[in-house]
Amino acid sequence: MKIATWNVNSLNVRQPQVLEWLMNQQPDVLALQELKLDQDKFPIAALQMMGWNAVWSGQKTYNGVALISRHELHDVHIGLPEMADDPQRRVIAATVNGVRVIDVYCVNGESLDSPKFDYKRQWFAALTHFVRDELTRYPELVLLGDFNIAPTDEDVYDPKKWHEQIHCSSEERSWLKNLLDLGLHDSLRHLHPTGAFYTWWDYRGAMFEKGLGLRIDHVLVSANLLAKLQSVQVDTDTRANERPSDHAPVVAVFG
Amino acid sequence: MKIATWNVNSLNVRQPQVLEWLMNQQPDVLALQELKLDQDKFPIAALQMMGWNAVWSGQKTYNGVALISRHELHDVHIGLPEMADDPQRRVIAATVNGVRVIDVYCVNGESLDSPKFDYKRQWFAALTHFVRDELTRYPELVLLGDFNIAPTDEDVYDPKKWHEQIHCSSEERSWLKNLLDLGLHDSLRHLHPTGAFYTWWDYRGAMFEKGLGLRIDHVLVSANLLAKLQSVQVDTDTRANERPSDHAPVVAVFG
DNA sequence: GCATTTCTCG
DNA sequence: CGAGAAATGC
Repeated sequence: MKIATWNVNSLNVRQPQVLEWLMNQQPDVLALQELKLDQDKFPIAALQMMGWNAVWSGQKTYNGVALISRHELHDVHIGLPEMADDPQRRVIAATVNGVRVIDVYCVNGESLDSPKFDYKRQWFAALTHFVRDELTRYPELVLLGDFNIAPTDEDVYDPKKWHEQIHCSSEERSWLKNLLDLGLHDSLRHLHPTGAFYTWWDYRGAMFEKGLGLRIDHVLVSANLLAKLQSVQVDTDTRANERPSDHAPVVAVFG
Repeated sequence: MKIATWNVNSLNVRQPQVLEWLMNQQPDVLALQELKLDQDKFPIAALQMMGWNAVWSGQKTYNGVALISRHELHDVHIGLPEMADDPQRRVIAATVNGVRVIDVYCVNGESLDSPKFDYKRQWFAALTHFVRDELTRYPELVLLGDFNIAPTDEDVYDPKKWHEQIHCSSEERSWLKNLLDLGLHDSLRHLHPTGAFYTWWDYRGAMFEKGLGLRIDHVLVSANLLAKLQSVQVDTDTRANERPSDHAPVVAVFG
């Protein structure tokens, strides 16, 4: 089973790249973030024509998440129960081949002193409670997406510059640890305990060309699935596309 | 001698089309309007690389005019003497092979009751005085560009709809007549006394596809040049380009 | 830097 | 409708 996550930063712009990527990669599940399109603008026809199923939660301009699969998507759940009246579309979950897949576009937070950081704090608490609940029902579970948190300084191109900055603060890292403490594992670090595996590079300043990024997109898996984990890769090839997303896909394969 | 005028509605966007058009048409002079780029943003390097000379008066966002030629451009004059402190770049004149070429992007005016219509009135008076003065020195003179005036109802796709509207009012037509009364002649009507020869079609409502336009771009010539006039054409082929200007070039050939 | 919206202009 | 500016978000 191949499961991938990709923050596409506008599915309108990246649609051809996503279709081509699906053709080439043939994942069992692709989780997308930052669709930036309204619910009724999702290109479901083009996907179905190519034999893909999809569920999505769209929003105009901002956010938006989707799960795309060759298989059936069961028990679809949208949003966080504790943030029922939050208009931001950041969470979609579904069961594929018995595996619970939770796709998240976590709050960015802007900076530690921003009101958006408080929202990020609340949002991660609500996510943790939701995932804890899901784990009681689904032993095989994947929580994946854009977390907007770099777990350790090894996931940051310049840890001094980013010290206690957004994405890298100890408080944010504690939120990520809370998720792992539910019984989840960072699949990439399980197979690659050291080394740089960035998934995001700022468009500004040709950061990708310079190899300067952050690892903020993750595939977290329950112990049950960890046992079957075969490989995890960051597909930096997508950055060679003409109008690339600022994020690269992370692809995990399970036996 | 082949002399043409083309309102390009952003030279940034239309630059490749203009270069291709120059290659194919090989005019002696091409007069451009609505460059919509700042003085230091004019693509002089690309033009020189292809063997063209140019003089221009650029302005950010609005207006902007240029003269492009294979030949030398002498005695360049920018602006209207009576509107010396007008920041709008609408007039550039130069002498090519002994012919005085005055390129104008005349004021639109918006509507008869707009303050911009008063500006149009003043501006045409200042233009008339300038051209009168130029004619005293240059017997062979071409005044060409986007006049934003349709000379007669035959130059309008729906004269009833446009009756006494902007571009078509009797007052504006009197301003155009004032210019002709200086000793200029409407080259297109000289060779084609009747018939529709539109040069502009509103982007809105697929007006070009419906054949509904106005003739507001003109090539006016002194008697001396009229004697040598061989042909005048509107090059509607440019409208088949991918991102066309809303104006088509008008091309006049002199023997 | 890239994507998006809203605004102004023609 | 198509162009540019300015503002916002990441």
